[in-house]
Amino acid sequence: MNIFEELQARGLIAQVTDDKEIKDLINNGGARFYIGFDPTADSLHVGHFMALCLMKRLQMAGNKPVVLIGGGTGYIGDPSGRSDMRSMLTPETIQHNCDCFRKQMERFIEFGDDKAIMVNNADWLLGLNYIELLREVGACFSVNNMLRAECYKQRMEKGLSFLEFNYMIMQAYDFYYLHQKYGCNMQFGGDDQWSNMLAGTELIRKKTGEDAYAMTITLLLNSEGKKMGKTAKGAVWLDPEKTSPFEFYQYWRNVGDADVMKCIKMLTFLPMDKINEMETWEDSRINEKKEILAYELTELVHGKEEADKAQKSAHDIFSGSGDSENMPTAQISAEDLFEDKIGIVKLVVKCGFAPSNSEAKRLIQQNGITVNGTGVNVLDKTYASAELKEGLIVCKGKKHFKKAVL
RNA sequence: GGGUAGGUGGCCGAGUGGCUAAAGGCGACAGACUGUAAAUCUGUUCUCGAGAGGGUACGGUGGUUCGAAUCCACCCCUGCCCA
Repeated sequence: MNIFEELQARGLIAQVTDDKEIKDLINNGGARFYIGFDPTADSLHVGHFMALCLMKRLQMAGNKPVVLIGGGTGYIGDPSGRSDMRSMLTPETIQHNCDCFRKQMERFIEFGDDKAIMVNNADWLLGLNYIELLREVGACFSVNNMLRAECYKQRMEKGLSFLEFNYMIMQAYDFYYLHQKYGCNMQFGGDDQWSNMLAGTELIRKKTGEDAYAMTITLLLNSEGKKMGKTAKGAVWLDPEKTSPFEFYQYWRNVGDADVMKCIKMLTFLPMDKINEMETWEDSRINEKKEILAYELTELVHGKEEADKAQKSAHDIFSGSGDSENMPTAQISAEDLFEDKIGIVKLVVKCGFAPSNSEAKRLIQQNGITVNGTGVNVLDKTYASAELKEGLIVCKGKKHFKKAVL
C-alpha cells in the first residue's frame, strides 16, 4: 500500500487540487511540502498533532517537510472558521509562542540538513514594503474572488476587518516565497485552510507559470459534528504542563463509542492490517479499542514511559485495586494548613477540581467528592497533616482522581 | 460623513426605573442508570463567607434618582442602509 492509498484509507484526505499529480508526487517522495502553524497559544494541540503526524507519514515516504511557524502571520490572525475577530497578540506573546512550538516540534519531527527544515515567516513578512507588495502580489488577487471564498463569506454578516482580510494574501505569499526559495511544491493544512491554500497555488501560477499543489486534512470531528480535542477547560494540549499525560490518556480513553475507530485510523500509526482486524472485533471489545487508542496516542506524544504510567494509573483507579502509585498528585504546602489541618473545601480547590470555593462547596454538597473512598458532603470536614503525609486520595465524580500530599 | 439597529452571565437570548444575581435555551459540572460510552431523568451553574450576610456585574466614563441593565450626556465597538 503506498502512502496516498494509506492516507485515503485512514480518511485523512479531505480535498486535493489535483489527485493524479499529488499521488505521483508523494508516492515517489517528490514532494517538498509545507504546513503552517500559527502561534496562537503557547502549546500545540490535537489539531496540530494531526498535521505533525501527516508530516511524519509523508517524511517516512521520502518527502521533505518544511515546518512554517507563523511568527509573521500571527500578527494578523486567520479569520477562517471564526465567527468574530481574534484578539490581537502582542509581539512578545507571539515570540514566546513560537519558541514553545519549536521546542515541542523538535521532539516529534526530525530536523536536519536532509530532513525537515523549520522556517518562520516573520523573517520575510515583517520586512515587506507595503507599496511594493501591493504591486507585486496585490495585483494578482481579485477582491471579487476573495469575497466568494467560504472563509470570508461566513464573516460577511458579522464583520471582517481589513487586517484579517489580508491574511489570505500573506499565506499565499508564504507559499510563493517557499516555492521560490526552497522549491516547495505542495502545501498541507486543515480543511478550513482550503481557500487560503488555493490562493497560494494560484499566486504561484500567476507569478511563475508553474504548478504547485495543495491538499487538506479532514478535520477531526466527533459523531456530533463537533471538533475533537476540546474539553470544558479548553483544548487538549500536547504540553504535559498544560494537559498531564494522565489527563491526555483519559481524554482518549473516554471518547464516544462511535468515534473510536475513526480516531484510531486518523491519529495512530498502527498498520492498516491491524486496524482492519480491529474493525471486525465484537462490540464487547469496545473498551479494549479505547485503551489501545489512548495508549498509542499517549506514547506518541509523551513517550512510552509516560504512556505506561498513565495506563497503569487508569487501571489502578478504575479496576479498583486502589493502588495510588501513579496517580496524578496535588501538592499541598504548609501554608495551606490551618492549625495543622486542611479543610475539605480548600483541599478540593487545591486539587484543581474547582476554580473557586463556591464551586467546591457545591460539589461537596452534591455528593461529588470522595476522599479515600468515603463520600464527603459536609463542608467543615478537615484532615490532619499526618493524614496528608500518607497521601489522601481525592476524587471528583467518578473519573477525576488526585492524590493530595503534603 | 449621514441615517438606523444593536452591545446583557461560557454562548444564544428575555428583560426598558425598585419584586433582578437578572426568565428561557444551549453548554458545563455533580447525582441516578451504565461499560471510565451514548441516551434519559434529577440537581447545580458570578464570587467571598460555616451561616447570617457581603462584594462585584448587563460595552466604557460621567450624570439624574432614595434607588439604574433599564433614564440622560459623551465616548468605544458591531451590523444594515445611504454617500
